[in-house]
Amino acid sequence: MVELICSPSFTLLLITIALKMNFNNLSDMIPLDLASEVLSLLETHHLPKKHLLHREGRICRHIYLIQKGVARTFFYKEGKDITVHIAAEGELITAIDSVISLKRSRYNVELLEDSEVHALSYQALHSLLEKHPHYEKYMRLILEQLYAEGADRIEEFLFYSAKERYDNLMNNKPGLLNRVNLGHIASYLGITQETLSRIRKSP
Amino acid sequence: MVELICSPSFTLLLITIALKMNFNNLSDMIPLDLASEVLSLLETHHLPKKHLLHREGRICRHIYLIQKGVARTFFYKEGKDITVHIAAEGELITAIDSVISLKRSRYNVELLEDSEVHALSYQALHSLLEKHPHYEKYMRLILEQLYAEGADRIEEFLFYSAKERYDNLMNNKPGLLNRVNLGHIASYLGITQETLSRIRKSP
DNA sequence: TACATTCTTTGACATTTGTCAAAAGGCAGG
DNA sequence: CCTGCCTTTTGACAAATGTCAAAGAATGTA
Repeated sequence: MVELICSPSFTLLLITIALKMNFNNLSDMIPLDLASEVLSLLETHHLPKKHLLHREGRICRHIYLIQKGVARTFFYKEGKDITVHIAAEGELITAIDSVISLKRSRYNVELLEDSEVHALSYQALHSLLEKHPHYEKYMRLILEQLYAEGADRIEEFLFYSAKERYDNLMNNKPGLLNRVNLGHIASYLGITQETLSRIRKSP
Repeated sequence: MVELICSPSFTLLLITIALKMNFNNLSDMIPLDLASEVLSLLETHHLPKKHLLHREGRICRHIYLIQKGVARTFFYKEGKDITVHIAAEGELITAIDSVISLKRSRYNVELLEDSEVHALSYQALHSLLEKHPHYEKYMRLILEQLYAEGADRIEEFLFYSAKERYDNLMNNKPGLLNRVNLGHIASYLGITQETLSRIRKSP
């Protein structure tokens, strides 16, 4: 039993990585020593709603794992804020335009509820990989999975109407509706709040 | 001088990888032995316009590097074909929904000109990485870059109008216009051919 | 060159989505 | 419980994009 030998965070990390990879059998995929090493790098924080995990204009040096709560990545376009990513329990969030390239970010990362998050320094992760190159394989597997997910989201915009995109989101992440403002969900879907409101009414 | 010690394909591969990573100094980034090993895995083919590098319903087991020519990934939605990716010289193309997961693909990969392509077996690449785990790092760097590119394309749909997306494409890949049917470009931008035609007229 | 085929543009109109303004609803703090 | 703030819905209208049909342009082939 994984639970018996792991702290809650450790278990969560294992599960998170496993989910990202769509595998059922954890122990087959992720070696315990990797999970353990990564765990030792995490810093856990309890933070209030509206706290910014990352602020635009700065270089983002962390990846955040949501233990409890919800967060979104957004930025401003002509005064309006646009949500590009939403993450809940067990998911990862960061300023993707900065953490890899180390350029200044256009994004903000904001908590939408009082939350508990684990911060993973990207630099520390790199050092870990430097020290144990055999872990690189798992990073690659996770990135392959993330890349495929990104491709799916692009597909959504190419073939699905706003209503279909909303329906898909509801099927894939029910529950999100009750926790995230419809305005944020609308911009995440690439539409206005008014249009989303009307879509929700229609049969 | 890289050219002096490399075959054209070898040079191309180096440059391709380097471009994907947005780095200027090739030798700093990609070790020659890796490039050389990958080169040994490539199978070069000369193929005619309209040839399908990959057909939907099958499992895709290769990544293709375009040496000369243009290719697109597309699939059918309600009878119409929709282009999801376009690659020209020095770029990579594959059925991304299949090559990682080994599921049956919804995509076709089609040549738009008589082309010369290098096929890289994903299995062979995995074996290579298995044998030389220290290469994993470079795979990860490439994937990180690809992931960030995907995030940029999602952003395009979130904040830019059809006209702005067209203008961006023209700025980033001029030349594509003369080689790819406007119908394919339209679906790649997520609009109809008629709308693209009108956008091109407008000031 | 002439023909057939494919690609691109145009027109008329329908549908979807956006914009602006205001009203209605929900929730937290006093 | 009231008040004020934030969220969500609604209405009227504008703008963007899609659909269908047809004409025009370009291209390849006999």
